[in-house]
Amino acid sequence: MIQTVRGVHDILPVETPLWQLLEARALAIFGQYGFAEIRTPLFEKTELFARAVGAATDIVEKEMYTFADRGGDSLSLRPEGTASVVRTFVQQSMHRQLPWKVWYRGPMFRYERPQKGRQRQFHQIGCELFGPAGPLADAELMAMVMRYLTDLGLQASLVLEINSLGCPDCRAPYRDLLIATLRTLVAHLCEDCQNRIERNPLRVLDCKRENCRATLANAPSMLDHLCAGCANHFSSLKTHLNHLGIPYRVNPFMVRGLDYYNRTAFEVTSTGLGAQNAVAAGGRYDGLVAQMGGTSTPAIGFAMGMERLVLLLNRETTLPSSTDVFLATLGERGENAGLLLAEAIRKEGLAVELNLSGGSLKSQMKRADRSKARFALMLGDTEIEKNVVIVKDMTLGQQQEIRWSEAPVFLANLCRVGP
RNA sequence: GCGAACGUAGCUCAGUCGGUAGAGUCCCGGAUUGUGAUUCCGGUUGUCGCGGGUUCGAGCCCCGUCGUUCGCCCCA
Repeated sequence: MIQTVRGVHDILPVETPLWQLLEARALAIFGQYGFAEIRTPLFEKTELFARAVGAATDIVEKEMYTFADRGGDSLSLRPEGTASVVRTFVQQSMHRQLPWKVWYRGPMFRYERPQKGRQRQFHQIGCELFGPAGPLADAELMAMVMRYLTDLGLQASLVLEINSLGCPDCRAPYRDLLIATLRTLVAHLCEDCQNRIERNPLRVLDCKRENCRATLANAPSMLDHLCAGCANHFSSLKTHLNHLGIPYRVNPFMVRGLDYYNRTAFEVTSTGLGAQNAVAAGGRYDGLVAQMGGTSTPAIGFAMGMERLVLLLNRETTLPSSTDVFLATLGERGENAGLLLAEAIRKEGLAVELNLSGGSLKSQMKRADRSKARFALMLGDTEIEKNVVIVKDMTLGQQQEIRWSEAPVFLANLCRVGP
């Protein structure tokens, strides 16, 4: 038996309605904020991700699906969505039509060890906003994320965390200060953190080990070393969030893994997802467009993990039946008439499941029951002689004969009124 | 890349001290005519993940391998 490859899963028909719901809500809500959908290729030149995401990141160093095509170019399946959108922005000279607001959905690929909420092919919904440099954009974007998640009924288990990563001007001196501090504490840090001190000192702040956290309790915070511009930006953002009534928590230890972020970083986490607890994450990347060869344009964006949303939603969400009417037939005449009657009812907008597999009336009624249809129709020789069909209300258990010609409208009216 | 647990029917799982594999569920059929869910009766279902080893004999013990899950790392 050939199976799916490790970390890659089918999304089966019982799950797809939930996925469709997530995407439909994104379309509706992001649309309210002026975002339009963009669809970029699933693979790009490897160099794009190396430059945009950062050549020294784990994603680029060891997690990309990279291959040479027949012409010899090095290509990679996209590990995240922002790089491609920025490429499009530069390629299409979108800096002439600011602001540019887009959202995307689709599969991403990373070669990681699978665990709960983490697959090798996973799906993200993300938004990118190009142009505005001020904290107003940051606040509106977060309002949009929270509106989306609240609309799905998830707000109870979620926390919005924000931080400022500073800008190149203030981050470099802070980084030096942090390294100096860490060197004095090196004996109290775990092995991983000791290695991080020179490579990625900010990451040390994000260590989850108790010992490291305690050791770092008094380490210098980026927030205390922001330049005036960054400090104002961050404090305005908090003011906006307060005005909006959006609860948040400042987390000075939150660090972004991707190189391109500056200033605002944010994350929405959930209890109830185990170790992979980030549901949405994003931040500002004012320097990336210029770095990728475009006209310098500030930007901010975020991405959400759909598998993780599905995990959270699955617990409480129950989906309505997709079938209004099940049509049971007996005999060849019944089948032939049923084929036509089903079409006539569908023309009234109802979902009809026509029995296609024969069987006794009893077994067909079982199928009707399983389909969760509100009405079961029965059509055999007796009914055909009289030009009627039996309509049975499956919840009440009552049935009546209805003329063929009147059945579609009759059923449509009942279903429109609701159960 | 590292660590741990687990792989038995479509699904959820039991299987004692090593002695030829079980339950529930699902599915199918029946309980007098052409009527679903409850009830009752009957029925099907397995390379015990795979490959080796130990043994008279392995679902059970040992080694390897693949897969899943959880954690580390990292991230959505």
